[in-house]
Amino acid sequence: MTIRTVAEHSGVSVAAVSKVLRNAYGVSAALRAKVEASIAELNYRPSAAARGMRGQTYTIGVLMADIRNPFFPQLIDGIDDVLAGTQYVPLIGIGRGSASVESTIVNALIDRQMDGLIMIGQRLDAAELEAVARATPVVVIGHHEPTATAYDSANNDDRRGGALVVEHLLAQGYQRPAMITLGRANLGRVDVSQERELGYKAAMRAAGLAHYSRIAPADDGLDDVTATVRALLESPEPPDAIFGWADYYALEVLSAVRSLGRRVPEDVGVIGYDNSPPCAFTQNNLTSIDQAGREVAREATRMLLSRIGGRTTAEHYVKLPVVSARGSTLRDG
Amino acid sequence: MTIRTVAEHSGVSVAAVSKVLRNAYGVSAALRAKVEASIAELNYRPSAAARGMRGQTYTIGVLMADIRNPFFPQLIDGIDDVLAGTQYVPLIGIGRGSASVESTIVNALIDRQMDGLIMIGQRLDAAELEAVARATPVVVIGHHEPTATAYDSANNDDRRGGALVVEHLLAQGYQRPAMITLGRANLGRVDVSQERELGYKAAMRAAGLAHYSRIAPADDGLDDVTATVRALLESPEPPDAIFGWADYYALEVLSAVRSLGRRVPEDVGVIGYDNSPPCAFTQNNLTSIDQAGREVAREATRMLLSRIGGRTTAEHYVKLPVVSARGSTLRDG
DNA sequence: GTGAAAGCGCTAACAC
DNA sequence: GTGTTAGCGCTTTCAC
Repeated sequence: MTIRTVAEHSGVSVAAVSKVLRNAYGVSAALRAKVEASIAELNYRPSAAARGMRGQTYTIGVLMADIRNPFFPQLIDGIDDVLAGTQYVPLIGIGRGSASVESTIVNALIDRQMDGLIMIGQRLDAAELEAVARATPVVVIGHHEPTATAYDSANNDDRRGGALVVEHLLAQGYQRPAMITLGRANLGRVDVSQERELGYKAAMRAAGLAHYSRIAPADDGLDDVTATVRALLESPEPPDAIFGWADYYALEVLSAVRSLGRRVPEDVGVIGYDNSPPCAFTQNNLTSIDQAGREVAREATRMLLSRIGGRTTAEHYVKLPVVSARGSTLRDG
Repeated sequence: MTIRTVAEHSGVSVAAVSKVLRNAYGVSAALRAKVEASIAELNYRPSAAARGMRGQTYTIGVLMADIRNPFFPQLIDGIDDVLAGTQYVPLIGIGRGSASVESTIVNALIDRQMDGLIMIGQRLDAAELEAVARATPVVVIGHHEPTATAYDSANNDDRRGGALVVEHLLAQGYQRPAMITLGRANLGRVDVSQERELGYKAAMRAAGLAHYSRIAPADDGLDDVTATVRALLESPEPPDAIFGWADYYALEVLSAVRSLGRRVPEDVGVIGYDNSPPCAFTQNNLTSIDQAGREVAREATRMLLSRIGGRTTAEHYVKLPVVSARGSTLRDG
């Protein structure tokens, strides 16, 4: 069944059917009604492959850097919120912690004629990102480049969030907060973690604790995080609180701290970032920074649609994060 | 840049280039080398949209019923393991706990000319699944229909796994194990949870505990699981162990049990299913059933490729699950 | 407002 | 072994 079937069934031309499909101008209400009736009766669905050769595929490509990060599902929800009312369908490609895999996936999305790309936590180098964005509409989530003109971005203020962490910990009476951050040896620029580090450092300085600033990188994975936590806790002047740069790190920090026999929050406070669902479990009860991911992703998706619609000036949306305090940092609670 | 550009650049016909692209028969080594050199030099990539109109798109559609289930990422890893060595790219669509959303997504994948579909935890009704499978190669993961001929399946033996849970709990001295299962009021058939229920019931019967069998449905979400756990624990003859039908439920059960002031494993044992990464955290230390998801998914992907390659007889792969024991069910450890 | 027809970039049948 | 060419199902001019 093709567009021709529909045209014959409703007694109009192929061009007329195409216009109806695309909500294009220049069709009378009567013709539109006839065509729509035929489409419904025949249960016709246009071939996205064929559409892609001339026009749009009505497909949004989503590059998700990591499928295990428990924060990302709410971003997908936000994308769905906006796309549900449209003809667009989001299709997700998974990058496995490597810029080269991400590059392959982005190319695959472009080859498949995606109408636009949403990149979540991408790690492409700046030049490649620019090149991709010149070829197709792009909005990034989790990448700070406020002067970029080729693409849009939607983020929370990660630098402010990093500072919030320190301010919260100090207010709770902790005096030596350390940070465990993403080991980036084999990655490109990952500026979300870097921004949080800058916020941490700035707040430590502002509090007169610059001399104590400790930022320890750990690779993703329980073993490496545990080793890093152990090294911190067994060092001279050990930290009394640990900030995991993202929740999925902080959950591993929790595990490591407890496996070393320390109590949370009495001996060591633990705080994450993203306020993802596992934070709320009794066994985690993890304080975190809430960045309203669903809303950020909605905004990103709206921006992408408006770019697909023709906008060419860049927009950069930034959401202010807030602390979501729980037991892991509340010693007197 | 099109296939024609490459043909001119290397001084051969477009048909020859096409054959090289598809690794088809009937090209000399010399011609192949020339063409490949041009492709590399020009950095040419064929348009998947155009390919899809006549032949394959080299794209595998993956329907993932739920993006929050922590077991699914290892399935994606298994798919990647097998596809990494091929031209195929997996693209994921997310079904949000509803058969109608899944139906929309499956249609979207078909419209985009995917060469084959992998469905993870799908909830389509049997007739629709059959119809889809007749239209395109399909393999399901997490759906038991061993007599299906239109599609393949790869699973673990969920019924055996449900029995393993009971056997393990009884061996640890628990005497009244209850099960919390997926609330299916608004879903279609979800036979993974049903199979586990059947295994639970059979093992309870075999142990002479048929009279105690308790299977309580709860909707996905901390509030409903907590309410269900509370109802169980406050009932006459409360259970001394709770089996969450999948890890993401069992983690909520852990949270609920502890929020009600009960100790794990002393007062209440807790066990999950899937042996996903969060089980290993110190704060969860959750016993679970390991179903070797990555291997199951690899097998599923191999089956899909062989179906795309022309196989028409159905294959149904079943993996035997094993217990992965941890602190949440070990009272004397 | 409507329709005829060219053509998007490939694949595959067929001719050489 | 290699090349020519018809079309896949749409979108988009451009006549009418």
